[in-house]
Amino acid sequence: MGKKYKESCIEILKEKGPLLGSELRKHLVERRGVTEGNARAIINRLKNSEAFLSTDPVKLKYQELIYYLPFHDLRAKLKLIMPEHSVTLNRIYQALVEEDGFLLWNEFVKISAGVVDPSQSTRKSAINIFNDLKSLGIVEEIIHYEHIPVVVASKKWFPRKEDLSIEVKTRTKKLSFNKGLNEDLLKWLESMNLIGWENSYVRDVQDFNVGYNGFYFDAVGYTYLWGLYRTNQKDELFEPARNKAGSPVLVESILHRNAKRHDITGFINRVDNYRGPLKSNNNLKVIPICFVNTMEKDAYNLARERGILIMKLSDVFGTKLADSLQELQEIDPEKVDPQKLSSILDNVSNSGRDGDFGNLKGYVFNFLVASIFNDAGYKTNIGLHYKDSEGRKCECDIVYEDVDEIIACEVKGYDEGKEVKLGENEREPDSVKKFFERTCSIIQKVSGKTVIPIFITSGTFSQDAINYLEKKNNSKRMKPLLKHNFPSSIYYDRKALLEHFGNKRKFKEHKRVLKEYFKQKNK
DNA sequence: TTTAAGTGATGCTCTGATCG
DNA sequence: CGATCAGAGCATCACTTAAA
Repeated sequence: MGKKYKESCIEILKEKGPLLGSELRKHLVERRGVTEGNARAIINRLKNSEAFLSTDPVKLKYQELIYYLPFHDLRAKLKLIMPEHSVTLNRIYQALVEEDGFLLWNEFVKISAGVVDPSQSTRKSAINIFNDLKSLGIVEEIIHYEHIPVVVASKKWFPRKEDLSIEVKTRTKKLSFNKGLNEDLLKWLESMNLIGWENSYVRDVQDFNVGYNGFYFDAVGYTYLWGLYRTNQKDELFEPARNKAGSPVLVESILHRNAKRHDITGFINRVDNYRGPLKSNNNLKVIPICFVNTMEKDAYNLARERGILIMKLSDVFGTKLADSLQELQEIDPEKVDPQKLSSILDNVSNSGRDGDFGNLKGYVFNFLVASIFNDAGYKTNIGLHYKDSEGRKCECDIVYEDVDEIIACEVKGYDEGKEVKLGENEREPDSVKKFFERTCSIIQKVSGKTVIPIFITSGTFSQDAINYLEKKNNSKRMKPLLKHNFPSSIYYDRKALLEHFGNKRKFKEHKRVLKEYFKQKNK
């Protein structure tokens, strides 16, 4: 009779619970004396005729499916086989549990080690890994918070808190802060000649789908250390600057929290996968570097064992400064304490490394300006990302949002005397035009609210920029939007800031910071 | 880096049951 | 009796992992 194998299989599943393909096959061979190959075909056909359920298209290790009956609960089985049968799934599950049940998309692609740019690699993509997790009921549909995709564990696997938006916001904020730190760390590597000059870059929280050879890395650079580059010129005449191909330096950065084992294994996997498609190695060697603040013992041992260069923030910048950086991350932009800011800057300058911290100073200045807004009664956000319907993206330093209006503030923490340029067009970076014509139009489009643009610098504006700003400031459209106290103008330079501070006691620290840490460079 | 082995999918032939 | 069809058995494919 044709149905005999079907009955046997269902019987086996009833007795043993959900089984992997190999397990079910083994039982069927034992029970019915069929050959292994035949048993495979039998199971496959029964699966297609829907005699029982399977996890298809989700395959676990060895490309195996799990077969089960409608009344079975897959969770126990998945948990049981995870450690040995699906390292990727297991790693992500671990990460989800340890990171409060959610992962930002760029965290997800890091830990899953999935391909973010499928045109560059044929390995399994992050989207596919996500879809597998979804089919297994481990995660839910992707949720977007301020245009950043977030992977959320399903309630069955991880009982979730009511509102994630606040937690997502803090994590996003920390990660964009880290971007600045990463840039400083890369500069430090450059200063030691470990990586090449001007061809390294750091990824933004928004660039979650931009890969290096298809894979996401927090930062990428090239090293031109002797022995780690390839050149076509065999004789001694080659020019050092040209005709050299450097070895890639791939950077993993976990500064916003304790670095854990799944971070390291994810990184190892990405480095492995990246090397996989390289058919000819051309003498290039990958240099894996991991920036951490603190690290679990377990993760540390693994990284050491594998041979990953570990750079602790405190090793590079000293304990005192590393602690200050930690504090800076924890600052609530709605309640900024200027006292704390100046103490952080004190630590920076006492570390003897204040020259290395272009970004850090700028970041502190952002907070300082935020505290001026706080003082005027505004609860602000720092470093918000926007993306309009046309796909244009931008970041805004300080944002206050009301029911019908938004104050968008661009901040440049320049030293005294350094000029903010007007810029030829909206594409010119760090220019007045870019902010007023590009950033503000994106924010207006996204929010649909009236945008009040403010530009603040601790330096000065160039003359043509002042002309441009003055014209805007006096326009009929802008006049009624400005406030009596602050902001009463759409632009503040160093002088205007000091005027605003006046002799008020509450601005004592502000004045000190401005005078001490944003003074003219004596060259 | 290469090789071997394991997985599900697919396509082919053979067998036996059923139907007009 | 022949036609038809589902199931069984086998070989092979593409893909991946683990071992050599």
